[in-house]
Amino acid sequence: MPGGRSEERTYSISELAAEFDISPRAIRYYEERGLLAPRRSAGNQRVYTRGDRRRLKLILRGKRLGFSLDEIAEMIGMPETDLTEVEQIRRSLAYGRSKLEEIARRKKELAELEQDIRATMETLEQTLDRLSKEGASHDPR
Amino acid sequence: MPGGRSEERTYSISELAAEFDISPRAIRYYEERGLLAPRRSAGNQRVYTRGDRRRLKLILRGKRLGFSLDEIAEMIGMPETDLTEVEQIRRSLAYGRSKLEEIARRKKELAELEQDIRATMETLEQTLDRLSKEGASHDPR
DNA sequence: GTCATGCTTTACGTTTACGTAAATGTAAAG
DNA sequence: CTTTACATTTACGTAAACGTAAAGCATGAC
Repeated sequence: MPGGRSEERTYSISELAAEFDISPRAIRYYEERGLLAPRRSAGNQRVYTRGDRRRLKLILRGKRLGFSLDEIAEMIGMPETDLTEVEQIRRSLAYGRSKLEEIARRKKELAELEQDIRATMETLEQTLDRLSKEGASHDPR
Repeated sequence: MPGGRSEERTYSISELAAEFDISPRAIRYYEERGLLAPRRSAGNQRVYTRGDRRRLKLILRGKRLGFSLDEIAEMIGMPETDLTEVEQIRRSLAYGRSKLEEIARRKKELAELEQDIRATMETLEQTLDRLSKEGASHDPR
């Protein structure tokens, strides 16, 4: 009977900080930059919903992939952007397409980097073999 | 004619800067950080060999992938590391293996990000469809 | 010579992404 | 009520990766 919304699970700032192994300061900073917009409790404390948590996850993934916070902001959209406006949606779609292209580029670069590393490792192993044969004794492996 | 060596092609700092679309300052900075060690000309100007150019390429690729210069330094090795020392080689191999693992992780994250973006785009497209069909008269929500 | 380029070093400035300290507020526990 | 454990805002500090300005060589063109 009371007001009727399903009780969504929420999180405190330190909870999220601990879970993702970052500082509360970092989380506040993401809010300062417009990437998060948690609600507030009666005592003015930040209350994070599961949606906020998902956004944070996306932010951190973007960071690990080397995107700047500005880029991430564009990627996941500012929380206050009015999603009912058609032009906004078109813009977002265009942006999504360009991001997919960038992802394709990165995939390629990752593959190349992997090849470089493998090649380097191979010559290193050959050098190692040569050294151990030339040397006094023979090591295992 | 001073005989003998095959004339290797060399590059000036501004040549490389233009080719890779970075500033000469950035290239000097990489040298400052120990990532490059070009020879000098009679007039004290930096002379880059094809090998130096390859290193620079690796540095920039690492940057695009979000690695810090310190990480890149470890990945490609400082230019003065003595490559004939067996222990060094073992260490490098171990590092290479760990980097391959990290690359695998990144591949996975890229794939997840791609999925997220595709999913988001799909819902956006659906919203767009719905809006254009409904016109402006029906119940939003 | 001297002028314009292009290089050099030195050194301070700037942006990003937080860290950290200070002063204060609040919620639960004893 | 006091303590304890978090939370808040404000504000200055910092490391990384350069940008940028200043001042001085080197070299080929005129």
